[in-house]
Amino acid sequence: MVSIETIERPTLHEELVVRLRDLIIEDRLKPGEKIPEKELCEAFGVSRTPLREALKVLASEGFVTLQANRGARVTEATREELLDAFAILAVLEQLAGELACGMLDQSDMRWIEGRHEAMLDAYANRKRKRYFRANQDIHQALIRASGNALLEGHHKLLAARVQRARFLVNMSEERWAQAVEEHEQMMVKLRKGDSKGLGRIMKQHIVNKCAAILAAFDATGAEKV
Amino acid sequence: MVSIETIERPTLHEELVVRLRDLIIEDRLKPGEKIPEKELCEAFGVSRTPLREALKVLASEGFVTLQANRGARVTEATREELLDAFAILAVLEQLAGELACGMLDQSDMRWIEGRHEAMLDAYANRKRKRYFRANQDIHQALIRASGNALLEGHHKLLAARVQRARFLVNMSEERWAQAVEEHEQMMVKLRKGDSKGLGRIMKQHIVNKCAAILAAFDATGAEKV
DNA sequence: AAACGTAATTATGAATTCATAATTGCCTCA
DNA sequence: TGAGGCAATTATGAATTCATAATTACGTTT
Repeated sequence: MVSIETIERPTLHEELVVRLRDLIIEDRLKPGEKIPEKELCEAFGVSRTPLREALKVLASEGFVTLQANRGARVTEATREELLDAFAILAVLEQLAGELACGMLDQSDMRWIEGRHEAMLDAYANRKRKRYFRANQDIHQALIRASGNALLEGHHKLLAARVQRARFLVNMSEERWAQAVEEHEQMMVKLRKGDSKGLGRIMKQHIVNKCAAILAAFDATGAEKV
Repeated sequence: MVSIETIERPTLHEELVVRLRDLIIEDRLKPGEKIPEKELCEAFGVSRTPLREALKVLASEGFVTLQANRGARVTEATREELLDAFAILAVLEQLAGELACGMLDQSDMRWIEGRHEAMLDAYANRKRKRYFRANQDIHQALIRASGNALLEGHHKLLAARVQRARFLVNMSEERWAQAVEEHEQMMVKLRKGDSKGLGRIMKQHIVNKCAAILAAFDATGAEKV
């Protein structure tokens, strides 16, 4: 018997969950903004039932906030919550790094090296978008390589919550250089198979990223994110 | 203006989420078991709409698994997933320990000391239930004291997922003694304000707990949890 | 008798309807 | 003129209905 993956047939509410989540992450639905069921139903061309199911899920994920009889709003992330999320992300990435180190085969390593090269190239040519994409690929690959599906899930949720903030601020030149250097260090540890070392750097990488983002926000003086 | 907490008026679906989750955690709904909407609706005396909303939320939390047009089943936790959950819990508790250490005031400390005493007393008198309760109080207090609401949320979810397994196996005499000793160590670090030390022990505490539970399961030879 | 195909039944996804809480707007009265 | 209260409107929570996918039961055929 060959191994076959189950046939995927997303239901409306599943589709709506990802569509709405993306709208929030991409900041097209703003924090604090009311989410009018009626309008969204018309926009998506669905009835209220699947939309409401999706909102319940998003609420449990923390992206929207429900008030009984008063509808849903996009959750307003405070500076505090952003900090909290990063603190957790730091230890999750550390754990992922430690676990991933031993799990990568040659082909995985080649792929990551390739993405790392692409990242360096994007940095050299000041291609922020391409840099961002390659960067994300690498982190995602390492998280996945941990072999811990729950870790992947929780990381994904938290990463999505801080994603909006990262959208809103542009990396400073200094931070960009620092981030690239950290990635170089990661590759060194990865090649050596130094799991603890990789974990340490990945954690520090997140801590620094957090600091950079918060500094950028402090510069704007905004309380909400 | 006095600080007032918002008026809580849980909706049906919220109530159903906790009720159903409890049924699963307490192993009254068995892993793999079909969840017939109709029956549950009658049992709870509600219509299908709020029940289905609750199922969507539970699915996003991982407690049930949905298949389009084929309904919901209680998620079957594999040994693998249990291990994964514990790995994450370990680093979350470590983080919580590190953060909590500096956050506790005298009144908090007195309360924890009290619960610790109660735990020791329950141990001395072989009162498993009371021991379990006091134990849980302490961990919960430390998690909450971390001041990281997201950490509390993610921890709660993961803890709930392994709770069922902990229900099913009884601590061995050796493990019980070891756990008590670990808690003593925790208190020592806590009193000293040694945040790193507390984190280390809390992490190890979870790692050991995981090992004990897995050993117990291996003894039964069960693959599913 | 077993396997396949088809009809009947059941259960689920989604739309619609209904009841009620919340909000808005208007009116009264100080 | 403004504050308070009441009615009208709107929006939401929940029940019901409808359409269809999945399952079951049965009959046919080899």
